[in-house]
Amino acid sequence: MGLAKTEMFTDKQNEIALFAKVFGHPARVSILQHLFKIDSCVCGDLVNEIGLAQPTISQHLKELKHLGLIKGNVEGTSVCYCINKENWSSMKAIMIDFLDQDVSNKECC
Amino acid sequence: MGLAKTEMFTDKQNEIALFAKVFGHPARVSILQHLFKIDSCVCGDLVNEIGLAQPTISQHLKELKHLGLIKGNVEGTSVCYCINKENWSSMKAIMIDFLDQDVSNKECC
DNA sequence: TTAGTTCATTGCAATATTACAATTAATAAT
DNA sequence: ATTATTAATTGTAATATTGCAATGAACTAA
Repeated sequence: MGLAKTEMFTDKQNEIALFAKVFGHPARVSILQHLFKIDSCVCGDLVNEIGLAQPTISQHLKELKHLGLIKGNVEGTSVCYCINKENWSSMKAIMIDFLDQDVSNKECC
Repeated sequence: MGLAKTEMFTDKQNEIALFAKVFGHPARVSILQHLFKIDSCVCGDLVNEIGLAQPTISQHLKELKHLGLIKGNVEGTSVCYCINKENWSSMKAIMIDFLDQDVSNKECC
């Protein structure tokens, strides 16, 4: 089917899955790391930086933007991308809350 | 193509993406949360708990096990699942390292 | 042995994702 | 106006993912 049955899960579970899914491709991981690394914004050199074709990068950027993790502003002919820090922080809180569950219980197996 | 070009990314980037991908489905998020919630191990009641068909749950468990995040031991006719705490901790460190990047730089847009 | 229980595997259909060539849209430079 | 530059969009092919019915494998109980 290829279609996740989201209606049987909580909003929180679906939200975690949505964030995780966007990190589930190394190109998007790489894009985000690059946006964090550079001090200023990146203006379209992500294509050279990463090595995928321009439409492919554009598509990945679109997904990141759709989830609110990055912003993109037109700057002449190029577009300036950067991390949306506010949204990144709230995403981080949600993901860390999920990852940081108590591991102190006994293992059974 | 549906095939990620992993060879152009670092091992770390691919590793982050692999972990993230497994969290990219609410059923797997739900399974993991359930395994954390109960004190003892779960012995196969995940199908009732979650509401997907048995083969579907089995498939999700297989993916979690393949990545090393859970263990599954046969116990008579049933199978006992629990979090692999050692692996969970190292995965957590990798993911938090990715999520916790410095957000103090100026936004550009 | 036979029947029941539990879970993995197989096979398949439906949908999603990834990648890119070709094109378009928008602006900038001459 | 024409040309160049940059990035989004469209269309398409290849592969991946999700879900489940049917089946199989392994153990238990009678």
